[in-house]
Amino acid sequence: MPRQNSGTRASRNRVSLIIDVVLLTTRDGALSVLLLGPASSGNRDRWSIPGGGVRPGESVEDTAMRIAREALGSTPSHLEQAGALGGARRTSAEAAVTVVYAGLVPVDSAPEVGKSWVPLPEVRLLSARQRDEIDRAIAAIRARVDHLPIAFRLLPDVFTLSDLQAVYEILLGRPLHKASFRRALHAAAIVEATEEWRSEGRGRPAQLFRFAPPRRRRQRRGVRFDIVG
Amino acid sequence: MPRQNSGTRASRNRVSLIIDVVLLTTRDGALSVLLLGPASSGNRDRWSIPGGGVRPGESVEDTAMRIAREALGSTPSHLEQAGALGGARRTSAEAAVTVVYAGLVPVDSAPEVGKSWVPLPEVRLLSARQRDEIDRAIAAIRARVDHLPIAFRLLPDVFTLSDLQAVYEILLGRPLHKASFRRALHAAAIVEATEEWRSEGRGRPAQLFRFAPPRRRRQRRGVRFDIVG
DNA sequence: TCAATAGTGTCTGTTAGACATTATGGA
DNA sequence: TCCATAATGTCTAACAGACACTATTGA
Repeated sequence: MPRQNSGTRASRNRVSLIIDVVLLTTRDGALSVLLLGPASSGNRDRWSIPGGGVRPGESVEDTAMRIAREALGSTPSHLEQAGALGGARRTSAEAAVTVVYAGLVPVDSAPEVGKSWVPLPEVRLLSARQRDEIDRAIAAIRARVDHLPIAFRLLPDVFTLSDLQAVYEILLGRPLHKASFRRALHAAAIVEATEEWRSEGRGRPAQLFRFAPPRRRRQRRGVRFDIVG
Repeated sequence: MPRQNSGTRASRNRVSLIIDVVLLTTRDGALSVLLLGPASSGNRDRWSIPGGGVRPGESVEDTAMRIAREALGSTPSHLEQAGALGGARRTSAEAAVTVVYAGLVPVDSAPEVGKSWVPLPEVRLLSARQRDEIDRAIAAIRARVDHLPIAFRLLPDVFTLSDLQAVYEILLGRPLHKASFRRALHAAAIVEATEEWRSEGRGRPAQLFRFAPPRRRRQRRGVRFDIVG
């Protein structure tokens, strides 16, 4: 793909590139990020987002998947690219670019030693760059909640409708109306009931459901003018 | 940002990076892409997407904006990142990564010599990689139609409501109902009428409107379950 | 006068949100 | 028995889509 449009070969061909993977799960009613402790990462004393370089013969996608698996000890239930950050603002002659991926993991996964699920409010302790990466990852995930079975990737195989609604509320960042939520679910026919019920704490037991790939996608109606400015 | 998590420094630090900018406009009822002719690009004999490398001290965003301006001779009305492509699938020891940006330009802009607005159906003539980049750019734009004033960036300062509807129809890829469209526009209060009218061809003259930043963002209603599977 | 386009009013079916009510278990 | 949660039915307001109609120009 030889291109000579602008910049010299020297100025464009060699940059440092890191792939960072923001792994997310839901814990205690909030999104949490998997961070590596000072021992696991090569970092001096801070917790950091799992990341690394592209190995020879590896695509960017491959790299992200490898990093996710190394950090989790298992395969994430969802992985997608969230964008590229940076370039050289500093005086260095070499650009530093990070490609950010967002990954999802079902709730029950316990973190290994030297790793920890950190609730979102606490990420204020991270560097501005790391917070930018997390923001990008969450924005990428939220942008797809309507069209991909994102919420189901954060739940075990069977779940209650209240569980599902809680995940949607976390992802959308706003409360949902219970009756409306269930009606829309029923209309879309994307879950199927099992014969099992689960009793947790006080109230009436909840029926367990399973994700069922939809028969036909509903024709999208209307136009939304949520224009921000 | 020293990280040593995985991969050797040699394998991760040096890759070739190109920033490609997919510039889009609406022409004849379809999206068109700005391509550089063989003379403008360093390419042998094919038309290509404007692109280049990051210069020292430049951020990725800066680079994209510079490339867009060089290709257009003016500033695009909108520019956003669409994602990173590639990595090394080939046997080469060095990864080749392209960061794709999507840019928008109002309709009236005429292309300079050696450049040309190519309607989307004709991009089949391009390489698979280039088509991937264009697909990514369009997907990024379409994903934001509801929330950013994307359509207005493809129109001049004043426009008729039929013009606006045509742009939305191109961006959404489906016909819209005229009365519904106008009702929704009125409810969202994102356009303001001018005192001017424009007569084109046969029918009744159309009133001209101007984009008016919305007072308050409407609370988004409901949940959509457009889940694909 | 006709054809073509702009703009509006009304009706209807769908849906989101509010509210209320029943169901069913644990404390 | 009381309380908490699940699940469901009903009402209403908002809204999308269909249709019809008026308005206004050029051919």
